[in-house]
Amino acid sequence: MARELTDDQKQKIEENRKKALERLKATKARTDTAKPPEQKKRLRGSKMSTNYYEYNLTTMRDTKAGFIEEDPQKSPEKRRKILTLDEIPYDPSSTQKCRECASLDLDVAYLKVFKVPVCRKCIESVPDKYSLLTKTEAKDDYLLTDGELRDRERLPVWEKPNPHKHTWNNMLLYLREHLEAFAIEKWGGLEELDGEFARRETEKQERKERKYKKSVAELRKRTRVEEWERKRRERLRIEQAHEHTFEAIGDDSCEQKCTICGLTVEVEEF
Amino acid sequence: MARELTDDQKQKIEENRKKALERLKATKARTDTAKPPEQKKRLRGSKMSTNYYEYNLTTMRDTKAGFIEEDPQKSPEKRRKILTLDEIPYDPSSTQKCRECASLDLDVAYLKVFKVPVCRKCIESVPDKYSLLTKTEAKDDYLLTDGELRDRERLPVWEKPNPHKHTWNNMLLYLREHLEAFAIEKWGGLEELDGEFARRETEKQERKERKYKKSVAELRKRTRVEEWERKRRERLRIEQAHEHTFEAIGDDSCEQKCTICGLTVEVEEF
DNA sequence: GCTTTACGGTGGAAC
DNA sequence: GCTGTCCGTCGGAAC
Ligand SMILES: [Zn+2]
Ligand SMILES: [Zn+2]
Repeated sequence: MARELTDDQKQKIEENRKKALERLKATKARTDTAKPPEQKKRLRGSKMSTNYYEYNLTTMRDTKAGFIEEDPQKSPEKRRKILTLDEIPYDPSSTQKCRECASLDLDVAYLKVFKVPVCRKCIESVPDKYSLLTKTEAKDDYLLTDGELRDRERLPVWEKPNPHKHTWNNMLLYLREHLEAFAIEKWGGLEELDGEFARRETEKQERKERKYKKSVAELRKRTRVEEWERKRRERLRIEQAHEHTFEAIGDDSCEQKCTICGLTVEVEEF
Repeated sequence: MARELTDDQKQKIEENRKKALERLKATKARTDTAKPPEQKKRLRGSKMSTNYYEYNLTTMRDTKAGFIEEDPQKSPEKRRKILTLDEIPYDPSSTQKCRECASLDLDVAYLKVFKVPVCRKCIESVPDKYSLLTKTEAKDDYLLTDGELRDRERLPVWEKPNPHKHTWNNMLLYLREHLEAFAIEKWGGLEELDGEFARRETEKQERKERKYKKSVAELRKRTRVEEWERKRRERLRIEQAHEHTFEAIGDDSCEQKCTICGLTVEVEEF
C-alpha cells in the first residue's frame, strides 16, 4: 500500500518538474521568435469555427461583454473591476498591423481583450490559433482546472451574455492560442495531454462497466431472493392454510394422499 | 447506460423522500418527549471521552473559544459575529436543572454554546450524548458534509484553539447528540448510516485493490519491455559489433563456426 | 485521532 | 455543444 502512494507521489513530482522545465522553454521560445505554435489539429470536440464571435456581433449593443483588470488603487485585497468592451482604452490611430497578414484593419475585441493584433479575416482563416472556446470546452479539451482558468494574466477572458438565457451566468470565452500554450506548459506537450485525456476516457469507461456489472448482479440477486421468498410463501400456504382433501391411493390401498400438499396417511378401517 | 443513471436517480429521490419523512418524525419525537436517543454504541473511531473538554480547561484563559450567532442588525447578507465564551450572555441565577440528574451546577460552556443544561458529572457519565467530536470526526463518523456542518442552527460549534499549534485553524467541536440526531434525519436511521459507511469502506478497498493490481501489471509490463530491449541490444551487439572468430566444427569437418554469434560457414580448402 | 483547500466527476438549476 | 456548486477523496500546508 505504501508503495502505491509513493508511486503516485513520484509521478506528481516528475510532472511538476517537467512542468517547470517546459514553462521556461515555452516562454523563451515564444518571446524570442514569433514562430507559430504547433499546427497539429486539435478537434477533440470544440469547434474551430468562430460561432461565438458571430453571436456577439448580433448582440453587441446590449452585451455586458468585458474583461477583468487590476484596479489602479492598490488595496490590500487585489480589487478587480469589470470593464465593458467600450470602456477598455485603446488607440484607434495606432499603426499596429495584423500579425498574420499585416492588414491595418484589426479586430478591436481581440486587440482589447486578448491583446492580440489580428484582423477579422485571419481570425477566420486560422482557427487553430484564433477560435474561441467556452470555459467548459477549455476544461474538457485542455484539461485545465478552475483555478488555472482563473489566471486572467495568461488567460484573458471575454465575458458575454449566456446564449441560452441572458439572465444566466455569463459565458466565458478563451482564445485557443492561449489555452494551448498553457496546456503545453502544464502537461509537457500536446502528446502528454492526449495521453492524459485517453487515460481519463478509459477510466470513465471502466467505471461505467463496473457500475453496470454491479447493477446487473444486484438485480439478479434481488430477483433470486424474491423468487425464493415466493416459493417459501407458496410452500407455507400449501402446508398450513388448507384442509386436507384425501383421496385413496390405488383401489385396494389403505393409504390416502392429500391432493394439495401430497401428505400421505394410513387409513385404519374399522 | 440510461438505466444505470435512472437507478441512481431513483435511489437519490427515495433517499430524499425518506429524509423528509424522517425529519418530521424525528423533530416531533424530540419536541414531544424528552426520551433519550438510541443508546446503541457508536464507537467507530471517535472516542467517547471528554478529552477535548479537558484540554480546554487548561487553556481557558487565552482561548478564543466562541460560537457564531446571528447579528442583531438585519443586513441583507446575514452578518455573523463570533462571540467568545465570556461574551455569551446567560443568567447565572437561573434555577435551570441538569436534564439528567437535576443538579443545579450546570456546565456553563455546554449551556452557552450548545444550549444544553447538563452538569459536568453527567457529561462524563453519558458520552453517548455529551461527548465532543472534532469536525473531521463528525464527517468520518456520521458522514456529514461541510455544508451540513455549517448549519449553526442545528449544529452549534464550540471553537477552540488548534491543539497542534495555536496559530493554525481553530478546532471545531460538535456535540454528539446533535450530530447523531442530524445523521439520523439525513440517512434515515443509524442502520442506514452504517450501511453507507460499509458501502464506502468496501469501495475504498476495491479502489485500492484495483490500483495495486494496475501498478503490478504496469511494473511487469515495463520489466518485460526492458528485458526485450536488453535482449535486442545484446543480439545487435553480437551480430554487428564483432569480428567473427571461427573455429572448426569437429576435426575432419570443413565447416567453421563463430564462437560469438554462432555463424557457420563452409571453408573451401585449396 | 486538526483544518482548509484542490481536484475530478457529476447532475441539476438558472446569477 | 452554458456555468456554478456540490460531493467524495486525498495529500499537503500551517490561517
Ligand atoms: Zn490578417
Ligand atoms: Zn447531571
